[in-house]
Formats: sequence, C-alpha cells, structure tokens
Amino acid sequence: MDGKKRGCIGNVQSEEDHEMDFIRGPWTVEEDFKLINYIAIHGEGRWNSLARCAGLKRTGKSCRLRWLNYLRPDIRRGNITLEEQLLILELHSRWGNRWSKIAQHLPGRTDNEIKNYWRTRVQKHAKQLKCDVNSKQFKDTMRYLWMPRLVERIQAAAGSTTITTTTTAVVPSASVMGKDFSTQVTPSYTSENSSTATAASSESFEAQVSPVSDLTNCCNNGFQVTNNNNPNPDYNFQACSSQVDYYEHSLSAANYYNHGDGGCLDLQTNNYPMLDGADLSDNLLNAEDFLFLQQQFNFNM
DNA sequence: AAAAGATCCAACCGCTATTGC
DNA sequence: CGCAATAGCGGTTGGATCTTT
Repeated sequence: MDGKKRGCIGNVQSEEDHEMDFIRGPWTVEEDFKLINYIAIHGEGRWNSLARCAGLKRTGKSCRLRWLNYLRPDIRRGNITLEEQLLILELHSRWGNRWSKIAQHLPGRTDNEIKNYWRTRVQKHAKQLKCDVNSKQFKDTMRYLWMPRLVERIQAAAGSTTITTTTTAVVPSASVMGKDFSTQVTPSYTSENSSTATAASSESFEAQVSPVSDLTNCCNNGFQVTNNNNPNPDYNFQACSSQVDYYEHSLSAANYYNHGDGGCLDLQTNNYPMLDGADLSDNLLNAEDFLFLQQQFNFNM
C-alpha cells in the first residue's frame, strides 16, 4: 500500500506535515490516555496544537479521528441493532453516502461505523445478487424487501408493541426490477409522516414504524410476487390487491435453506430462526428472497 | 490442526469547506 | 480579497480475527 503503511513512524504526506515525524498506526493505551486526559481538561478543538500540547506525536487529524471514532465517552459499542439497521437503510436511501449526516441520527454511532456497516453488510448482499449497490433495482429491493423484513423482525423482538424509531417511510415512484409501479405500490411499511413532510424537516424527524399487523392489513399497498413461467422477464412483480399475498410469498415458504450466514427454517414449526433471538442481524433476506432476487437480477442483466 | 479464504473495522488518505488573519 | 491553517467528509486499505475447508 505504498505510502499508507501503518504502525510505523514515517513522513506523512498530508498538508499539516512539515519536517516533523508523526506516529501512525494503531494507538497505544498510553496515547489514548494522554488524549483523553488532555481533552478532559482543555476540551476539543485545534487538533494540531492539541496533539502537540498533549505530548502526542500524532497529527491533529489522527487525534481528532481517534477521539471522534473511538474515545468519545458517548460512543456506543456493540452490534448495530435492527432499529439502527432500518434507520440506516432508510436514511441512506434518502441521502446516499452522507455518512456523517446519517450518523447524526444514530446517537453514539460514528460515520465510520455506519460506513463500515454499509460496506460490509449491505454491499455484500448487492455483490451476492450481482448487482450494483447504487442501482435502482437494488434500492428497490432494500425498500420493498429488506426494510419490511427488518420491521417484522423488530416487531417480533418487541413483542408486537409499537416501535418508535426515527425512521420514516418514503413513498417513491416505485419501480421494482425495472417495472414502474408508481400508481399501484406504496412501501410495505408505513409511517405517520409523509415523505414530503419528512423531507421538509429532515433534520429533526421522528415517526413510527407500523406494526406488522398494520403491514399485513394494509391492503392495496403490496405487490405480489408471482412466477408462473411467464416468458416475459418483466413479469414477476405485479401490483396486487392484497399485501398479504406478498407476505405469504415471502414468509410462508416451507422448504428452503437459508443462504450464507443465516439459519434454516425450522420445518417443524415454520419459525424463522432469525426471530428466535439469535443475532442474525445481517440476515436481511431469507433464501427464497435471495434466490428469487438473484433470478431477477440475472434476468435483467 | 493447519491453511486458505472471508469478514470486520480502525486508521489512513485526498479532497473540499470553513475559519481566521 | 487572498492565503494558510484547520476541520470535516467520504473512500480506501491492511491487519487482526473469524470461518471454512
């Protein structure tokens, strides 16, 4: 990685480096201690001088990054929760790779963490589906399959109580697999706030994710997945009269295996292991969804 | 048990925006 | 206004760790 070797002392090329050598690479406990102590007394800011005054042979940039991404007392550790995943998907669909902006709505999470989550989990699925993560197809898949699925799982985990998150539904001009459903389809999860209203107050929004029962009761809003050997590759998503059709498709399949990092459907109980408390947080799709989508994406390639 | 491959994430970089002189 | 320093952002990388073979 040419000039990017870490864990060494070397001449750094950034604009703030002069003749001084800076330490790069992983931080030691002692360095962390120095930084924390200094900030506790003097506060943040003026990172270059802070680094010098704290006795750290680090660039200001490096100190800032270490503090913001790791040492800050309000940093939240641990796995990204389902609610957070849902929020990330939602906010990313609205703002794209505006990580810091997205991070502002996930208290304790850093832009770096969210970015890493996106790259490792979400892009992984896009790769598996052999489609571009920025494609409309993939975005629609997130919106119409993954996000509703996350809502279900949140519901399951919460025991059917109303879940309050800071997410909102966006009602897009729906287009799934290249087919425009703008007049027939609205998202499979709903919100009290309209997208318009949300957009207008995007800096401070709060809405509710409807319970699953709302979802399944929300007829006229779903799309049905059908596969009756229609030779037209554009056929598979059809607006349908009942969202239950959609959920029946995606939830009732009894004979599938789950791909990759997920569990298998329990054929005795028809339960999804992902709902049984195991941390399968990146198991966004079940295998049937996955295989179906793979077919779809390959069809439309 | 060991090797190979996959995944995760801390930390780096370059670039742009903002601030202060 | 112009310049330099600083702050912040998004993209990328390498090594540690985990998983699979």
